[in-house]
Parts: sequence; structure tokens; C-alpha cells
Amino acid sequence: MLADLAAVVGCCEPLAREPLSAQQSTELARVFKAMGDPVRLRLLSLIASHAGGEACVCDLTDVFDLSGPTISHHLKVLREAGLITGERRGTWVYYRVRPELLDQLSAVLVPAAPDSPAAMPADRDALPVVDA
Amino acid sequence: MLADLAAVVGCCEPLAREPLSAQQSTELARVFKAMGDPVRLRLLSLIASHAGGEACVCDLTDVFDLSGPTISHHLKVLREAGLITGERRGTWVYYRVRPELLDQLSAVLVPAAPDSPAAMPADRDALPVVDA
DNA sequence: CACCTGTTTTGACGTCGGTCGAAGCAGAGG
DNA sequence: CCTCTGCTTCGACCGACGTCAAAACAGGTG
Repeated sequence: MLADLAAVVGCCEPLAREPLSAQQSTELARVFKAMGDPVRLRLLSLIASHAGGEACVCDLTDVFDLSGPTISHHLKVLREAGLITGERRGTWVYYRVRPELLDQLSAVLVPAAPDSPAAMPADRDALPVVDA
Repeated sequence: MLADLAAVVGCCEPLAREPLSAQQSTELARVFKAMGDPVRLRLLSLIASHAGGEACVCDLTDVFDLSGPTISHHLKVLREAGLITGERRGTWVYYRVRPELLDQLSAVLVPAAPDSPAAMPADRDALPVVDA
């Protein structure tokens, strides 16, 4: 699931460029929620920064004071969010990040482009704009 | 709280560059968790992309089929995560994003730098590296 | 096959979090 | 001062989530 974030989010339209649709925000929030846990975020960075671009579960478990099943659970959440992929080779399972997804997320978060509405000077003297 | 993410995270060290410390991941996860909800993510983009760079709560409430208190709650979460700031002017409260924070988050997510450990070619023939 | 290690799944438990209605607070305007 | 509107806080409800122990599964090795 969430194999291609770009297909849903429309690839790389910055948050500050135009409002996200309900569906876009739902898909994006799923990914951010996966990163919204200290353990998972650290797992992600451990995997991403590990030599060779991949890390064995056995390497990851020792870093935390958590049970094996708990680590496995967090890895599953990251996997289902599309942030990492796991591959079994013999006895061990190796995880690696999906750089495209990180790249897309990074692009979405980039602040207002020069010609975005938010970059226009606010008309402080005018009454607040209300659509109704 | 979380007035300056850079002070805690060390500013802009990409996730894939080196592993996050427990404290860094805790602080970062707090921000990502705030973005890990569809409503909040949409609120954030509504505010960020709104003309003048700010939006009144009254503008935001109408977009969702949610009660006022619920919207207010989500805005509070975003505010306490340091993602937005609120200012009362007369009857209305205006929110605007903190672009620095978005910028820092975007920088943290940028994938592996060319000379990061993860970018080194994996030695597929070698036995898995285990610290112990 | 039996057994051992590494990893995932299952089931349960306690806490956290999104939601609402009701009540409270802040300004504007009679 | 009273009241009306915009927004926030409070209290409660219920589903979602992080955690663990136990059990199941996968591969290697005798």
C-alpha cells in the first residue's frame, strides 16, 4: 500500500502552495503518522544511515530497551506506510528505506514558493477576507 | 514549546546522514505526530497557502464537518508543535505557519547525501555486520 | 527429523487521542 | 451593563495505539 505517493498526492506540490484535498491529506497523514513515534523515527534513521543502505533487524533491536515483537511491530508500520522495504536473506531480514518517498515528503514540506498566495503581502488595513 | 527545533535537533542533519539520538527522535516525532492527522495536515496547508500567509479560524471551520471545539483542538496541537502561531486581532484569531520549521523538517527528510554511509556500495558477499 | 536462532503474528492490557456538547473567556456593539 | 459572536477550555466517551508475553513461522544445522 501507498506504493506511489506521487500518484495520490500529485507529486511534490508544496504544502504552502495550495490547500491539500481531503484525500491528499489523508494519504500524507498516514505517512507522517508513521514517523510520529520516536522509536519509528529512530529506526528509520538507523536504517537510512546504515552502511550499505540496509540494516538487519538484529542490529536494530539492540539499540532499544524494547521487546523483539515491539520492534517488529514498528517496522511493520513503517513498511505499510511505504517508508521502508524488507527482504529476507537466509536467517536475517534486511530493511532499507525508499529514498523516493523521503524525497517527495521533503518536497511537500518546502515552504512557500515566491509566487504562492501566502507570499503575497498581507493587506493589513483591509477587513478580514471571509468567503461567505 | 519547541520554539527552536534547530537547537534540539542540531539543525538540518538529514535523517539518512547519521542516526538520530533518542532525544532528537523524540523532539522530531512530536512534530511529525502533529502532522500525522488528516485534519491537521489540511489545516496546515490551508493556513500556509492562504492569501497573506494567515487565516482566520472562521475560514478554517467551514471547510470541515467538524465542531468548533475540535478544530480549535487541532490548532492547539499544531501550535504546541511549533508549526503555527496564533494572534488575536479584535474579534478574530489569525494563524500563520512558521516557515523556518517547515524548512528544517524538509531538510531533515532529504535522502542520503553522496558521502553518507548509506550511499556506500553494499558488500553483498560479506557476512552481515553485527556490532556484538 | 529434531532443535536452535531470528523474526513475525496473536491476544491482551493500559494509555493516548479525536470527537462532541456544555461551559467559559474575549471583544465588539448596543 | 448586557448581550451577541468568535474562539477556547472542560469533561466525557470510545476507538486507536504502544507494549509485552506467548505462540507461530522461517531457515539453518545437526
